[in-house]
Amino acid sequence: MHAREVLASSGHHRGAARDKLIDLLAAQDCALSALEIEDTLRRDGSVARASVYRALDLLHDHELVTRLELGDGVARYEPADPTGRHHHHHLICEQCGQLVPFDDPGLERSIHNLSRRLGFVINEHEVTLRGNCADCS
Amino acid sequence: MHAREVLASSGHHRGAARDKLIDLLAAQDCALSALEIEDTLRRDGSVARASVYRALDLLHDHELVTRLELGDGVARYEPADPTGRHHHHHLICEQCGQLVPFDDPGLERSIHNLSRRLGFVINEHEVTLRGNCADCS
DNA sequence: CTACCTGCAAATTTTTTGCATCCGG
DNA sequence: CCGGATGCAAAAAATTTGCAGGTAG
Repeated sequence: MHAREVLASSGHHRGAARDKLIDLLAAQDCALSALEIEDTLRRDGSVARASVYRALDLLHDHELVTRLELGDGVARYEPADPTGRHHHHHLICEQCGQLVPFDDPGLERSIHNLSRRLGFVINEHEVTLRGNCADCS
Repeated sequence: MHAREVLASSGHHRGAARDKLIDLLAAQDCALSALEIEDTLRRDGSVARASVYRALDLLHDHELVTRLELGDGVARYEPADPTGRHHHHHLICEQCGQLVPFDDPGLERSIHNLSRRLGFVINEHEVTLRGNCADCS
């Protein structure tokens, strides 16, 4: 993640808590909730819950993480992809509970088309499927 | 809404709170949060918050309402459409804050296609766009 | 009568804020 | 130094649960 540079160049200092959080998210490629992040970081030196939320907020403001709400009332975060190359969406398997990322060019094309048809300017979009993953079907 | 019949035929009694809630949702065609529903119902005779959540849960279990989480940490509910005829998705306008419903056959087709391509069984899907609505563009 | 429904209040869970202090540049 | 960054504890906000009646069928 070039997150640190982006933040530095907009006048933000560095700090232990956010630093660890950035590394954790960069390693993980799937979405984590704030509380999961807190638990993981707490093990390895104390990191306050508040710092986790503040760091996620900041990263989200700078579009360095994507915020997902998948229907269980918990927000999840994953590294945003500035190149758009790893852009993806999610299927929640109702059988095994897994969160399965996928991408689909046809879907992206449709969203682009409808944006023109309906006169919307779309800055962000999120698609969530619920059903059975390939393994559970 | 045929909600009352569905619930009756699965052994549920009727009650004042849920009854009013069903009417409210049926009238409204856009999504409301639990707390908005509570406020509205409270004005016209006391309805407890717990009853609102319990009724929404029950309706959701029977697929009579759709539950949306649009990114602000609040769940919203709208009547589900068993015919599929009023199936739609949402744009949140970042300018004026409005929730704008839309539908798009191309989008639906894409989702159907990717389901086959990836081997998913899709029971439900939800698309959320963030950007500017037609008026604000 | 019995099972379901309701209101109230209290408990949980997730997220936010206030404040004193620490630290990066 | 100064403007962030952090931890802690307390506060808010959203949702859930326990319980003692009430009511539909």
